[in-house]
Amino acid sequence: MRIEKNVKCEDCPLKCDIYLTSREMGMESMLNPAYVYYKKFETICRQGGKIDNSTVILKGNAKMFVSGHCSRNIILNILIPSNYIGLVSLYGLPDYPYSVAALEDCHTCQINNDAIEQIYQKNEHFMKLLNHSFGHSVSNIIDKLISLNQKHIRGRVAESLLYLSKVYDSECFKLTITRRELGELSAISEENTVRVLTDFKNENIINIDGREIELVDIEALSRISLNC
Amino acid sequence: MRIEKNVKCEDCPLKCDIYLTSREMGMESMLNPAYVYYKKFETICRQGGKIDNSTVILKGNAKMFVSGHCSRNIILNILIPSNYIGLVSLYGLPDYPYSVAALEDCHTCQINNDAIEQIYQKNEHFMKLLNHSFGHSVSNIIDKLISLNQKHIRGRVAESLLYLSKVYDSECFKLTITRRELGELSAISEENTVRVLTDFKNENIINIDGREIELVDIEALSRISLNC
DNA sequence: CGCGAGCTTGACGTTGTTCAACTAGAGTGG
DNA sequence: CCACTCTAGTTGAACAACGTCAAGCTCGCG
Repeated sequence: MRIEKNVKCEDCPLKCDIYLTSREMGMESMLNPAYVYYKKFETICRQGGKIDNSTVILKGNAKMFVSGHCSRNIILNILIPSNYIGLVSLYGLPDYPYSVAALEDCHTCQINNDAIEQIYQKNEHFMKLLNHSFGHSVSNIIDKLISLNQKHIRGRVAESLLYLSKVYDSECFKLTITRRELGELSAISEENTVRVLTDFKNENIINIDGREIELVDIEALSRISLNC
Repeated sequence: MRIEKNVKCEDCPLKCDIYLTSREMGMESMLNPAYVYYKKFETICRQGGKIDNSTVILKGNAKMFVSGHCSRNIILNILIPSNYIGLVSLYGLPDYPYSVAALEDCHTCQINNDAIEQIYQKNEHFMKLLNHSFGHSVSNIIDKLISLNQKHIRGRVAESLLYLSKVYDSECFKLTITRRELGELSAISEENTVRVLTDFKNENIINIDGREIELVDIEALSRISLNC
């Protein structure tokens, strides 16, 4: 981790909603942004830790996950540039309910939460923006709850692959996660993840070459994902 | 279901936060409340249905649940008087992400969502109240996600019993749900629910007499609930 | 060349679901 | 009042799904 203070948003390659909105309102000076660089595998925030600012991902992938008592993880989301971490504090959670770790070298920007809260309360549009993104993620977690309890491993892996193709925005992508982590995304064991992947390959539903994955038959994947 | 319009909040036995806040702001006239009575087993709202107002429970218990593709349900919460249904629309979800059904005869009040949204946007205190309650429920769902994936059935049933004793506000309570529903609360089968309950009884951790349950050894239950 | 991390495969055991049968109590109609 | 039925609860046995363990493989790197 490397911190760089005295950063100016004007120089930032990603114009995040927080900056754009605050500029519109003439409150840019309050943001007090810090540019923070994480190396691969580094922890960006830890479940249970105090939230004292919000983080925007500028470059690189990260995983958002929760860990139970047996130190087995469930990955909730893969975070990509422009995603936020730590906004839950606006919704009354003083501590992170999840952990985030860098899957690649990550460039992030940390913004003072007080400023965000002020903008949130004063700007109806911004408030709706954040509320909707929060509501959306709740709906995602509920979906995960259902599929975790009711789908078989084939369905769960199919779902994860479809999710990843959305995240990477292509049906042909290079995984930034290991097999174990793909398992954690589907909440199954690493071994079964591999087994299902090779089955899918043999059934000509996907193509795999190491970390390179191509979704050949998306129809079939959707069907398998829905078949509980 | 029986609807009664032209209801006055002053006559309502439960003074909900929505009424209290709107009165404070002189906006009571906007609420346009309707008193709705549901018989036991009736559906109060259906997963996927459009949200067009918010409902406050005045009297009676209800279950909030999600149903997967195989028509197997997971109960997220037991709702009691003063709990809200449908506030998620404030957070950008146009449709209910869950269903709610009456466990007993239920008295409810339905309030116009536009009014709530206006109060929400204009009243910082009210906004925080709702945000915190929403954030809290998210945190609950994440906990459920973890225990569903990582805990054994004994742990899950123990957790549900502890949860119920909080809901009913006593370690000795009469269930408003069936064994099957207790299973749905723990996301396990009815049969295994019964088996675990009788085990707990034989181990002198709880007492059961039909729907009457007494938590005898709460320490033990907590321990079992944490042992994954 | 050897080492280690990530990946793969097979064998086995455990957990929890499902099916089936049985019991008890409540409600119903002759 | 008694049979009948229906629902809720209970128990046992068989089965399927998944996790775990163990072993081997591959590839990149020192």
